[in-house]
Amino acid sequence: MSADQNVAQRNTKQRSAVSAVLSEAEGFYSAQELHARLRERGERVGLTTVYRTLQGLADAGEIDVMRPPGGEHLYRRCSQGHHHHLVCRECGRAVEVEGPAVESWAEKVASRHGYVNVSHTMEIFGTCPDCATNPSNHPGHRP
Amino acid sequence: MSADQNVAQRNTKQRSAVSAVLSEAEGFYSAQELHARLRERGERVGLTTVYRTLQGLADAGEIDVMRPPGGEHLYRRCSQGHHHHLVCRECGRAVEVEGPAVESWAEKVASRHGYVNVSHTMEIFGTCPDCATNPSNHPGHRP
DNA sequence: CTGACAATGATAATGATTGTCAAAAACGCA
DNA sequence: TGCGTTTTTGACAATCATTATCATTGTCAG
Ligand SMILES: [Zn+2]
Ligand SMILES: [Zn+2]
Ligand SMILES: [Zn+2]
Ligand SMILES: [Zn+2]
Repeated sequence: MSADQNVAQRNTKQRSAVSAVLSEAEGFYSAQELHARLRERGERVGLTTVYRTLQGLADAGEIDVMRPPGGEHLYRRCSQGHHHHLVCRECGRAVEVEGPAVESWAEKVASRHGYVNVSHTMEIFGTCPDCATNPSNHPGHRP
Repeated sequence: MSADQNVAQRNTKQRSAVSAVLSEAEGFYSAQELHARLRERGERVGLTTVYRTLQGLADAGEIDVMRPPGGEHLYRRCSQGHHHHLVCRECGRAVEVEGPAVESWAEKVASRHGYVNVSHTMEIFGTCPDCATNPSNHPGHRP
């Protein structure tokens, strides 16, 4: 039995602020972007705390983390359960997608080769309709 | 027309050495691991050059790059063409796999949401038969 | 053989993330 | 409401993979 329930979890305005700014975001954002957004809004939260809070939320499975090639980690509040993402590489807007066929395919491929304890990662990238229409003109989003 | 063919490409022993050590590897290895292996072998190649060569090979599509969570980039010589990997998270041994169903599924999902210029990433992780049998005892591989 | 220019590599710089630790904030309890 | 304990915060330093510098060396076409 894991002794996770008896450790105190305290409510702080910093954690609420990070959680709130995450809930409003429609796409994936980096710790630094979220920190900047908090400062603009007048919330006073240290960058270290932003990193810590995001890591905690990620460990708790409340947010998803993505590591785009050559960039910082990006975070987003998602629905629970296993899913993947269709992400706009211009503005970061993301759609959650499910693919039962993919899941079973991965399992089958792995077991065919004798691999056990299988997991997988999958992300789809593209240009969203908005960014395809008016390129590189999305305030508040990643250029 | 791309002006890539008129830039001189010179043959050096360093590049040959990196290319050779990559050809012998059965799994994914980091730049630092490859550099260490070269030194053991007596080849004198600077770490900077290892990085540069790997990047060049990756740009040329001759090797694949993988970015495991929280670790360094891993490189491996693979077959040409689009494929994915079934990787042992103990020893790094990798099997190339193809999944036409996955490819078409990704395309379909993306176009359904109006996304264009679509690409994707996918990796399957697991424990290979060898590592499942005798755990954490693979000389020459990642522990 | 030679000269122009690509390649090398020791070193410094970068930049995101994590570690540190004194000070501040929460909260159970009196 | 006040207190003491324990967690949390955050400015700052440390880490560490990767990249940029740039003087020196190696290639190779002519
Ligand atoms: Zn977009
Ligand atoms: Zn999946
Ligand atoms: Zn293995
Ligand atoms: Zn694919």
